[in-house]
Amino acid sequence: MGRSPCCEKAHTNKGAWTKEEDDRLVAYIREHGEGCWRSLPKAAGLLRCGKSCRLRWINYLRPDLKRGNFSHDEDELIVKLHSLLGNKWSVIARSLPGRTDNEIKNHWNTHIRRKLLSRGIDPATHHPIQAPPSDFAASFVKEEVKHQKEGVLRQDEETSATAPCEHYRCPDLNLELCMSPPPFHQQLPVNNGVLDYRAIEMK
DNA sequence: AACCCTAGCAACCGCCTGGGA
DNA sequence: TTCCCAGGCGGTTGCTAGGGT
Repeated sequence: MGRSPCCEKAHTNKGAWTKEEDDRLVAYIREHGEGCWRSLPKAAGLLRCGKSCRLRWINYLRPDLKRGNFSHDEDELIVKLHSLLGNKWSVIARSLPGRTDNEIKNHWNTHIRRKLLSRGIDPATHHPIQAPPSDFAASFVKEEVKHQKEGVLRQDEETSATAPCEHYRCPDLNLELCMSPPPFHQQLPVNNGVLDYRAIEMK
């Protein structure tokens, strides 16, 4: 027997919120404040799960939210904090006023993660990728070809595209399997075996 | 013009944690 | 000490818009 659901699912709406639902939720919270999410839907006349209300408010309706693109500084800060904290999105979000954990998580997964991969950095460990599996290598090459097609390679990437990171070597495990380092787009600044993000330009 | 693919984002799900009884 | 409940969190899914073929 599993955990009982947080609310009576049979009588709750799911999916995208309507304007009317948003208005109801905002009006209720303005009048009564946040808290007691479980009882809020009923009190506000919403056919929604309390969790759903909380999420909608926190991620979308809160008046102090900063919508729009992430700035260069925000990107940098996210990468730095992620290297220290890992996937602690809520903790990272506290350092970015107006941004939510969900927003940061999405931004990481769709933008930053890919950006790091294209630079030959493992987004999970923040270390240079030493021996990418073949499928990764294939996707990397694909990405590279795409960039070249689009002609979007930045000058700094172009000038350093062929320069591998000299601080890292393939582990001495099996020469048969050992692959050459990935074609880093830029010289990776490393300090005590950890990437120095202050020296990496995020765009 | 129609179809397919991909990226981006909102929302959901299930687990974890802390506090109160 | 144990159990229950509500809130919080991270991972994942599903929808939609836009671009490419």
